[in-house]
Amino acid sequence: MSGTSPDFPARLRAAGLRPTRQRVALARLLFEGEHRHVTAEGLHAEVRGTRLPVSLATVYNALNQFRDAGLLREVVVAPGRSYFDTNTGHHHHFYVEPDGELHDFPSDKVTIAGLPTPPKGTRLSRVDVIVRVRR
Amino acid sequence: MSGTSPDFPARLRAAGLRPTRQRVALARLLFEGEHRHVTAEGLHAEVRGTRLPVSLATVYNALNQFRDAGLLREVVVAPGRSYFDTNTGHHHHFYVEPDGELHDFPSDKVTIAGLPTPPKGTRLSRVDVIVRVRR
DNA sequence: TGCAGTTTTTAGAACTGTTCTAAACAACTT
DNA sequence: AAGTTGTTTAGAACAGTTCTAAAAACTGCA
Repeated sequence: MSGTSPDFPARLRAAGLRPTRQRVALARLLFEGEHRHVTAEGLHAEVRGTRLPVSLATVYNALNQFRDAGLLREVVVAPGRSYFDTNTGHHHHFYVEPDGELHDFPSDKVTIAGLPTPPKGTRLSRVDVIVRVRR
Repeated sequence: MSGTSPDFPARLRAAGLRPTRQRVALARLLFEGEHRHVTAEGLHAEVRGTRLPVSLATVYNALNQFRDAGLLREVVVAPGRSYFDTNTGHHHHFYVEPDGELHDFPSDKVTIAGLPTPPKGTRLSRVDVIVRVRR
């Protein structure tokens, strides 16, 4: 029911990426269950629990490639911390300020009206809404 | 017409900060003219054009203190880059993606409807809207 | 299957942006 | 002016990310 086939090698190939052991292992962690928000460090720590060792550099490479391929979306919420979101559909974020937790919320019900037109010579790429909350 | 008196020592004192030479020099650069978006590096480069030398550490300290005192607002648009905005009123941002330019736009006309309620045990702190555009 | 050609992985160095440290210095108080 | 406290400074330290060059692994083709 999670929407896409679990054939990770095929999905990677479809995205133009060679299905290497490391990339498949990371894809499995990222895309097998529910949507997730991960940092490079976090994902690296997680993949350590796997038989296959994956270096931190490879985690960074894979996250950037997955993002470029449209498999992930990068969310910048705080200086010096990049989150990668497995949910690439239209949605926005709650950010819980002290501890850095990030939660999705669907953009279905949210409407933003009255946005001015982009500056001359530019076209819209994306609108990010981050709702910051405190405990 | 810029809204506030140019007596920077007094403004700093009012914010609970000692009006040191360095802080006054930085405040002058930040608050004397139009609203601005600066990075620490950028402001440091700028203050070098002044008689008074100010170290990079002091620029960082001052920006953080000004932010904590409510004189500046920090805007996170891209990983590894913090902008400080002299406009602390309600407004949102255009971010021009390739080159990192940041522009304000007023929130007067913008309405965001249908935001879900914050997660249990949290209360709203701020809503950031970043409109990303490309050339 | 084996081989060649290309891409990927890796450990570690390098780099960027930011914060820390401890000593010198400047601002306020009296 | 002396004392107290807060601030500045250069440089080291740190965190997160990217780079480098060599080893390993994927792919296509014989």
